[in-house]
Amino acid sequence: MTEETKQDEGKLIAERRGKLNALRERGNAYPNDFRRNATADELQQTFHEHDDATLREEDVHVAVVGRMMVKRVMGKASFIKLQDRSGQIQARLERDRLAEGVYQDFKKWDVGDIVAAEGVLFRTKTGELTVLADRVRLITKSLRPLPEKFHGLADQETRYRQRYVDLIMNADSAAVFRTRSAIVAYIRAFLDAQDYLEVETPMMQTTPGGAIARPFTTHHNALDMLLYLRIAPELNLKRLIVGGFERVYEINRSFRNEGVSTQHNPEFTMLELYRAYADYEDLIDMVEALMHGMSDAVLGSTTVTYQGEEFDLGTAFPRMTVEEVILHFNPDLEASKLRDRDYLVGVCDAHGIPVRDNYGPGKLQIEIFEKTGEDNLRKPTFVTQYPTEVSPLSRCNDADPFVTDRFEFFIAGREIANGFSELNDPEDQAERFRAQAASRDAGDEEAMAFDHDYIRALEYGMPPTAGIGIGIDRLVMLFTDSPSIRDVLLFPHMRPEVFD
RNA sequence: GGGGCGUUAGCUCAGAGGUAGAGCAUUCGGCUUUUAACCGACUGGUCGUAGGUUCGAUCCCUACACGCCCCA
Repeated sequence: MTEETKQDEGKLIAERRGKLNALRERGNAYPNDFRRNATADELQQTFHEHDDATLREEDVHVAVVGRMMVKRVMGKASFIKLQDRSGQIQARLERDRLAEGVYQDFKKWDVGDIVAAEGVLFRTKTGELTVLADRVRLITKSLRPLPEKFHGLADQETRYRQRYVDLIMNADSAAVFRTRSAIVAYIRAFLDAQDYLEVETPMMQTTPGGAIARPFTTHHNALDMLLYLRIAPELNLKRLIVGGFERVYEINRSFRNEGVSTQHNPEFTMLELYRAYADYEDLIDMVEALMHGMSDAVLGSTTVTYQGEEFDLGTAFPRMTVEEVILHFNPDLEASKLRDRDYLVGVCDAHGIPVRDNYGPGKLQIEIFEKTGEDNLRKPTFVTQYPTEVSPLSRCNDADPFVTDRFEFFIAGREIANGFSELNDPEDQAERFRAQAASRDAGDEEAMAFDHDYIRALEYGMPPTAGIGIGIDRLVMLFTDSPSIRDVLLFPHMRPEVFD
């Protein structure tokens, strides 16, 4: 650190740096030899029923450590609160119980420092479990002051950019990420119990596929080649179905080079799973079971409240086809003309939806569905029978090849999952890829590229399979009542901060 | 990409065309059961950046940066 930046440093940091320098002169300022014998919450749980007399009788010696979040000095005695991963525990420091000079040192310590305390448990006259310390040590000096204790850290930008401060100050925020972890753990247990194999497939690909989206590109220096960050793991996972694993899943990041919003982050987490000898209705059943079990396990209830709306995840969810949704929210439309391109173009014009020449009736249906239906699908709903035109990897419906055996799952107007019976006819798949390539040539940057190896894999024979992708971030938003995807990402994408 | 709102002390926030305030934190003093501890004293700011208007701008105008929300 240069003299200049030292001078530029705020007074508060400079004061603490002075204290750190004094510590350095007295020995190792960053020790790593303290070991606790309990966390705050373990103590709160274990001694929940003990009154002060019982605690003193049992003479419970404890060693705790954590960030000092509260410091109340009252002359020759003080109370502090130490925060660890489990919660907080109070300690009482008395000058005359501590070794000579320690209490004077302690008075120089700051809120935010990492502090260790050893002593016996008692309960204060207001009933708070407290460590009466006979030893106390400064474990790590904090050079930067924490936000104000009462209001905490409120500034959105700082909460996202300096998530570590947010996690220190806002228990609610930390709880969101514990819930996130619980959700992912529940999914793994749920799938492992059904003999699914968890796998990892490449994030850097030479041909991006498996979804309709624009990819990020990168460059491999040694091989001097263009690579894409995957937009979905789908095609690789289905290669593994060809390989015989029969039940596979991956929970990991995909990347889409699109806008950033409360619903979209450039990198996001999906569960994708594939199951041989199953169809999309088996997956609909699985989603119901998963949502039911997950809400029970994570929330302890089958009702979830999201942004003031209450949803019951304990029952079977209604199913509607895409065309039924369109007619439901546009009752003036004529059901018999829903596949008539000219008619649909007129509907799009009426809603201000831009139409391109290469849009067929299926694409037009989806545009109308997204514009008029999606937001209104509040209660958990399965929407089925997506047009073949917009479902290049899905198996056509046997009775009505205009649509596929596909569904999406909506809650609160948001797509949570997308699943279908997989297209395993290599010749049909090649034809669909050619159609995608054509619209790509026509200027649609989101259209899929022709993946020759994927066709080759299908030519070896992929068993009839159903697959699904579930957006983990959106699921976590739902279960934690978070309005923005940034609230459920530890480090959401931000424009770079300017350091001057 | 378009629109709206925001950016003031470490944090949470007031404020007004005449060079800036509170609470908490910091610093100093007091206090051996506190709970946003309390009591007393003090300290702390190129008011996001750059231009413009004005006798004078942190306030009005313009552009830019960053953030939040809505729309595409």
